[in-house]
Amino acid sequence: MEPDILELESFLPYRLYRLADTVSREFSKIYKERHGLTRPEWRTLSGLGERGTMTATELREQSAMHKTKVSRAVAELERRRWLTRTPDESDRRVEHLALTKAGLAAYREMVPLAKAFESELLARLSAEERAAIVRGVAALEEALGEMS
Amino acid sequence: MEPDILELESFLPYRLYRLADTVSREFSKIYKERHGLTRPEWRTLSGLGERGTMTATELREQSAMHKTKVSRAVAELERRRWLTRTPDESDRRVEHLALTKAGLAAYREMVPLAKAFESELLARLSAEERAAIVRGVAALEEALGEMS
DNA sequence: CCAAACTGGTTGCATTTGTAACCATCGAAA
DNA sequence: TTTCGATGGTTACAAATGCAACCAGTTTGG
Repeated sequence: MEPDILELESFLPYRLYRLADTVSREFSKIYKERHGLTRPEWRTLSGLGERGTMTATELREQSAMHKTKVSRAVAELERRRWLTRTPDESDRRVEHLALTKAGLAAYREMVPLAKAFESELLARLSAEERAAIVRGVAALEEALGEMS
Repeated sequence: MEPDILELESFLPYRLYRLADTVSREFSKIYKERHGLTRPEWRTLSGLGERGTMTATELREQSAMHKTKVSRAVAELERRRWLTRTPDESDRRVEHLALTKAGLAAYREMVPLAKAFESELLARLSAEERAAIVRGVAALEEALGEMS
């Protein structure tokens, strides 16, 4: 355990990123092949699919994506006619986003695939391991919230 | 728990990526501000710093980075004169990479900062939570290895 | 009422990334 | 040997991303 060496294999930011990137990349094949969506587009679709209607700012906060990613994802989904914008009554800077029939259909088609992917992954873990990852992730998220 | 809705807040690929991205982005400020390194460059630096000498393929396997990322990171570190390439004796396609004095100095300077960052984060977790995240990540990595 | 500071969202431009095609070398099989 | 498929690594080009500057609308304080 030399003090001036960093053991990458036990360095959490490294392990965490490599894992998340691999998982996300694997999962992205599903929506990429299926509909040619990028990750920001998929996130926007699934955010709206779940919550019904959101503003771009809400999407950004929920997903931790940069505002330009959201802006571009929304623009692309709109171009496909998968979502519509409705101006807010009281604040004309704000737009309420919602999926169209077509967007909702795409979302509904993706949901079972997403669930199946997660299930397949989690099926390889023991109940304790599943509990561990969930707990660990939640704890780290909270820790990050406290930082800075 | 509607069957045709995906709850993003409990969807592991989503949670995991958001977390890892936030952590990584926070940590990247350190090497970006300090030396203007990109993530692939930092990973290459720290891989070589830890192991002494590696080939591009070994770097790629260890970090799960795309080979072009490795190639470009190596080229940039070479341009800075932070690493040198030595052709393999028996296979002339292969190059053994190693840090120069200057590269090693930069690495040594970064190590304590990396450790401090991780410590600060982990300090906000309980011992059980720390154990949980480590165990969960390891289990998922293994599960991924089995998949596909 | 007005200016200044702020917020929601978009855009231009530079950097980073992914993909595929590529070059050189190697190993195996004919 | 010669040939052909794999492998280590690079590069050209396209797509995705980040940053900063921006526009429009809103709030706040004087």
